[in-house]
Amino acid sequence: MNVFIDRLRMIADLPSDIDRELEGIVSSTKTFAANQDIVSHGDRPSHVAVLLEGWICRNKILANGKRQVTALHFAGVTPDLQSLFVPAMDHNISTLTSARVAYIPHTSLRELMGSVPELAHAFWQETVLEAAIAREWEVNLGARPAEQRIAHLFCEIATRLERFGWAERNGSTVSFAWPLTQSHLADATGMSVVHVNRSIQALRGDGLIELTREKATIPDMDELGRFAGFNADYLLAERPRQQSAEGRQ
Amino acid sequence: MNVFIDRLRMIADLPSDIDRELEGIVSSTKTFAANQDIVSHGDRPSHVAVLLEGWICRNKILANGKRQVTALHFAGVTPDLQSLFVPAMDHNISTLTSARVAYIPHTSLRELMGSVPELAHAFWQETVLEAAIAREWEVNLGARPAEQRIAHLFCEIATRLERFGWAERNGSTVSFAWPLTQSHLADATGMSVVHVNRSIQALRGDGLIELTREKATIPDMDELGRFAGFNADYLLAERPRQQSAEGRQ
DNA sequence: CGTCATGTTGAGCGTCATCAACAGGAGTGG
DNA sequence: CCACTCCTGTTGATGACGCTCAACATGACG
Repeated sequence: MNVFIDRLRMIADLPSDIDRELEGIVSSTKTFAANQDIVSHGDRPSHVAVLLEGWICRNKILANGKRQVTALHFAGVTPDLQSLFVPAMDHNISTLTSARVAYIPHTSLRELMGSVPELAHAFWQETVLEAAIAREWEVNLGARPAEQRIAHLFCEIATRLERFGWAERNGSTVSFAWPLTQSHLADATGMSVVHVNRSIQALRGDGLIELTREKATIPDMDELGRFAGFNADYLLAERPRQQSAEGRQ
Repeated sequence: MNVFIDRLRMIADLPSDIDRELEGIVSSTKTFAANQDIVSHGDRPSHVAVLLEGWICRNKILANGKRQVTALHFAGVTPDLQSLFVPAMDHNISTLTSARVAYIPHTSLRELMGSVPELAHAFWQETVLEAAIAREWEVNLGARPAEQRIAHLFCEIATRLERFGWAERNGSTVSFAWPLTQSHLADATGMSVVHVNRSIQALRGDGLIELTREKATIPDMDELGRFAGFNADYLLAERPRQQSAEGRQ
């Protein structure tokens, strides 16, 4: 559960005994293979899932067979937290890699949030951040041409991974484990697999990214960011806030 | 302020004296013309804006001059509520029509939320709903062809307006005031103005929508919904929750 | 009456989707 | 160990969807 708690602590100040409380209310743990649904459209979860390990995505599937990935998530998130408020899921949450998930009963979590307002606060802020990322994805999908769209996604992933120590940096070079297929990328960027393939080759040709089946390298983050029109502003909420006097009390 | 408070009450149960409390902490009111920024990218608001009247949008502007609208909002919302957590705005909030806005100091609102947890809860849920809408917009932008994209947007707007009594319904016909230009639609759907124009003409030709400069009519919501692949699931959070025994206590 | 914003139409072209085929690696079972 | 299949990546050919540029129509407004 450490990934989870550490992540919450990056967002808000939590009382020191919250660790034990949270670990105490975990009811079970489950392992998933890649490309499986953790929660499906229409489900009415009675527990909140906590992602302990792996990459997952939110996605919707259309009548025409197309699948749109609307968000990527890494270890530490509670992807179906909204089920606390909205009984039925309006989208699928699926694994991209194999993944490990812990479950917390709604009742226990509600109770804990009631007695620890900072916890509710942290979750709310988490929701705010995710909304900000979704907005940027809208921009990506609606306003950027193919190559920049993919480049932008790489910038976002690299930045988010690095923030949690899951990417290696050497100067302006960043590299990280890469578990996604081009088909995943196609679903996330609203492009066809073929076009994703050609766009990646173009980016490779320009020396902007290096990509193998298991590793991604961005030789120069600044250059890729410039090309993609990447501005990390929208990820700022993920940084530990500088606490203003007003904000603290 | 009634639109605002009524809207919050649709989302969560609030104590009866909250009306006076909220009205008491409004510090000022301002009127905007159409197509002006209420808050701009980079701003650090000290007040939360409450939209009392008019249509507004969230949007980002890219280096290539393109503008992507990422959300539409109607009267009753607090569009820059996130400034409570994230000091700097990561996008613009702009009027689409003329609009009237009230301002509440961050300090007062924080204080009130501290003493009335239901209020914080309502705002959090509002954030959850907005995130759900953003996801559906991602799907729209990434996975639907032009005509269905526009049709879907009309379905969403009609549904949201009707929920607050701002649309007229006769059987399966819905109509409502229409203040947007085709250029606004282009920014919201990621299409060129010309293509928006032609798509609308196609929808008109199929009898799916009727559109004049000031009024929109959907002759048959079900038919348009079927054409667009519209499923109102994702707007469910906006409905008054049915309170489960568990949820209440 | 001129100006401006908005809507409309035509022509040409580019981006990207679709369809199809094939190559390589990983895993499976005989 | 080899044959087989499946998944992923790659490439080519073709055409559709949607963009750009340009011109013009219309109504609102001063």
